[in-house]
Amino acid sequence: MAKRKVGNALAFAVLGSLSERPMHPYEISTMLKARGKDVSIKLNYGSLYSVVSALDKHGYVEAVETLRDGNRPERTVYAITDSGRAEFEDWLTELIGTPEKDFSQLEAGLAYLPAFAPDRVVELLEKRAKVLEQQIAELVATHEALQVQQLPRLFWVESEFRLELLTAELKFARRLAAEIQADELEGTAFWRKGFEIVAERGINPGELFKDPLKYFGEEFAWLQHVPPEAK
Amino acid sequence: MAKRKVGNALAFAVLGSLSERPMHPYEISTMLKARGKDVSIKLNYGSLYSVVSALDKHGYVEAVETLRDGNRPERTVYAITDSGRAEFEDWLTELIGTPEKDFSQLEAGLAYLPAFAPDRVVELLEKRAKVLEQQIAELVATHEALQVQQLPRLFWVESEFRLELLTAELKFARRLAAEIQADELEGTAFWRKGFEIVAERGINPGELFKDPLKYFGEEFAWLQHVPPEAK
DNA sequence: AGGCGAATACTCGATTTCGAGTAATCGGGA
DNA sequence: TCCCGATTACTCGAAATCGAGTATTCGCCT
Repeated sequence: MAKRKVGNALAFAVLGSLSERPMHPYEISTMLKARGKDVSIKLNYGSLYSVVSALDKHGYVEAVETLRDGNRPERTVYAITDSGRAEFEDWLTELIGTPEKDFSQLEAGLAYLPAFAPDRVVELLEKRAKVLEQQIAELVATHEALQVQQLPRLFWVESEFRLELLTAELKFARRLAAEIQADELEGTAFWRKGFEIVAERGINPGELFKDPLKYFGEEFAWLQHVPPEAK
Repeated sequence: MAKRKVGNALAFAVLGSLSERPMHPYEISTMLKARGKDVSIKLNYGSLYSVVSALDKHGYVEAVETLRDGNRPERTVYAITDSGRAEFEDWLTELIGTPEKDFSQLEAGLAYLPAFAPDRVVELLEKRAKVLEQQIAELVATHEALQVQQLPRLFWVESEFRLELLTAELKFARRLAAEIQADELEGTAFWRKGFEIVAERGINPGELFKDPLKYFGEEFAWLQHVPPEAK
């Protein structure tokens, strides 16, 4: 997949908006907000204008007129070109048909879980779970309101997907917290012990790994087999 | 939550690595790769060096020595400072305890689903599902290999989380494809009809919304109630 | 009538991000 | 031994990103 000339997701939304009808950038931003697309695609004024001019430079859109109302700033209206339409279709094909790795904040945090004591982690996970629960409730309420308004689900599938992700995250946070608390997550006993030793002896956590036998004894035999580059 | 001075997730990983022991940037990058953390946190050389120097500028890390081996480039070894340790803990607390919205590629694509004909979307979703299935199988295999190596699950929870997300995405893609195919997703009948009309009459899709009654008749009464700013 | 907060429409430049490029050394095979 | 590809370690400048700031006008309330 050759890299896109203009890669920002907002550029995709701009092409999508302009494929309906010509608009000026600010109008695009209002429409995205009115339709709630700004929840799915990060909208930022700075990026919006630079992205539009990048699309212009590459011939995906073109300025069709510049209006002036009294002393107000000019509004430059852009229209999508044929090559812009092609780019949009290619991009949408890719977005739907080809999974691309997204980096999530939680994943980054989980990668350093052992840096905190188990009980601290359990607390934090439970806090997260509570907030998630609330966010999920709000999303569900929004969906019900849309149902009442008779707007067909087709127009908010992206929000249903968000809901699935949030639900999966909640389930994971809950399960992980429970497993740590019950010492069911393999390695937790060792983790707990390590933090106790550090607290008792007042040593630096790094010390533990320099002479594991001394601190942990034979109980955690697997430590010997762990390749040195894996923590 | 006041904005972080250095916000890149890679900076978080740098602080996490240096809280184990002093290292030079390239060594950090190798360790992150060896431990597979680069799958959870995007690693890029350009960013690595600029992020380290930003951390240095703000006093979170400091250069402790500069080694030179023959003619090879200098290696500047950095150590974490007390304020860096505090920043790392605060950051980890936030990453685990507070859900932050991540933007996913698929969500952006779903927001423009009606731009393609229903059958095209079903095809793409099924293609995605196949790729996802494969990725999931690979992840599961990796986890089994880690089990065999006796590395406790504690050290790869982030990968288990990834697996949950991928699984949720697969389930969603499959269900959505099925619902569209069976006309169970509300709005699909209208969507299908719209694409047929466009194909038959050779008109621009935007036309449909200018005079819906003319094209769709009374069958899709809800169209009248939809606020004009919502597509 | 006129005051003021919200909405309109965009600009600007300081950071950040990126990844290809460079240049040296190591190590294993012919 | 000497060649070559992999590894080590980092640099550089172009491009993207951001969000606070500006200036005007609308419209509602008193």
